[in-house]
Amino acid sequence: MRILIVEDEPHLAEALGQIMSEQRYQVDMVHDGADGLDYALTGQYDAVVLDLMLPKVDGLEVARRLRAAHVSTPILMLTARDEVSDKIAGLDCGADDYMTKPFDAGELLARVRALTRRQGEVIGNTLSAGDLTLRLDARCLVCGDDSVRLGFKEFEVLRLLMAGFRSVVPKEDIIAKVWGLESDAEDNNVEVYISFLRKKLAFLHSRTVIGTVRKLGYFLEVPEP
Amino acid sequence: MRILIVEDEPHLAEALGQIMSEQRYQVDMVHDGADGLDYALTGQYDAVVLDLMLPKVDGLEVARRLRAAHVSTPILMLTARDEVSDKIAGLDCGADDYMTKPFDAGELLARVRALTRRQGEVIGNTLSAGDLTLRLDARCLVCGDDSVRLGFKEFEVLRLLMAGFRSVVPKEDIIAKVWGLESDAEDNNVEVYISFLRKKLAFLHSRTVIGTVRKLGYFLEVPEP
DNA sequence: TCGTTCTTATGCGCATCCTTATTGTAGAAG
DNA sequence: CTTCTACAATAAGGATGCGCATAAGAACGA
Repeated sequence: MRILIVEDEPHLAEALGQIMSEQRYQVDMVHDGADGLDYALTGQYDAVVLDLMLPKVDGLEVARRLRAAHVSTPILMLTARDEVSDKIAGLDCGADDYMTKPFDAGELLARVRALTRRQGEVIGNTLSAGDLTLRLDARCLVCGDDSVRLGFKEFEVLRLLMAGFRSVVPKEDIIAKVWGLESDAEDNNVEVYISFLRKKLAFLHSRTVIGTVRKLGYFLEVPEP
Repeated sequence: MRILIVEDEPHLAEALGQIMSEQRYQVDMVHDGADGLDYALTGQYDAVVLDLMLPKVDGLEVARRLRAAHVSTPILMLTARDEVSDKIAGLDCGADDYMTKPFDAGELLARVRALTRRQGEVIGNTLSAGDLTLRLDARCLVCGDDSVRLGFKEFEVLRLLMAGFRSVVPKEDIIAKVWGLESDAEDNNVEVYISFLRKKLAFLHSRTVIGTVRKLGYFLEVPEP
């Protein structure tokens, strides 16, 4: 799970980085709005923690431009001010959630989890969707009484699908988030891992299946009988 | 395995009871918070499935009072609301896991299994997990009639694994806790001690084995026959 | 000094990952 | 309806790198 932190105050930035890293998020950190925008525009992040007051380009503007560029990465806005008008402005600009400083580490993590959880539910260190439970700590997929171990890539791909349960995850997104943006991985690569996963789902007798949308991507669903 | 279900809504209560009974759990069922508390305080249960909204005493309060009375039975909280603040409150009050209604039967069972999966137990100055007993004073590992002495590092590594019985302990955690945070110890170091430990487990004819999760860490388990 | 415990080094084996090739299927054109 | 093309699914074969084991050297305490 990749997180971008945009925060100019050094102490706070460091604290944020540490909190997130401890939870095994992959953290990238930048210190002004211009850099923040550049990084976030890549769309490779699962969430952006964005300070409101920033050098060069302020947080509201960053959020606005991101949304204008159709980047839908969830944004958690941070601010020192605790004013309703700020919140409205932030949310109007495309932020998904809002926190005032000082904040509690637990609350921050809870909010980030809430943002990165689209449909599949993350509780503790498990991710559930349909009749599937993915154990994040052991990279192990559970369904009923059966369970299987997943390889690293298998795990990452399935996690994306479960996080966006029932919504289509574009193949290019999968490549970007699992193989990395700079990757020259072929589409066929994804197909291979989808194939692996389908096999394991069948093995588990799961009712959940991976559906295909041609030219687009894949999604999880539980077909009606 | 004894489970206490605290749920006021008759339909749901019945469904829960059935799901659990089918899995050969011994189920006790009560329908308000006051009874729930009384029953749970006996400490005889392996897990409590606890609704948040209850007559007389609500779920949060039940959890809080249980923990206050040093009853550590795992609690799985149920709620209709899907709000982050509820989850935080629930977990803060001592719940171990959280599920929102409606839920999948398989997921419920998976979570209950996860909760009842016993961790290593400390009694006096011994630590037990599976068929292993670690004597903390003598740095000595006992299994059945056999026993071996452990080196200091061996001992520390095994203690970590036993304390988190069945859950994956990341290699970096092992290095941090055994060699120290500032250590530049190599991963290979851990592997060597895992190797030593496996040899001693085999020597003791223990049914407990050390499993591997690639790129992550190790865990103890007792494989099915 | 000796023995135990800890660290470092090295080759091998295997799970995972990636690539290529073949077969299968959906949709468009004739 | 048939044929063609593009894409998707699966299978099979290496390539890679991680983890395992063993051994030998270093530190430590008796």
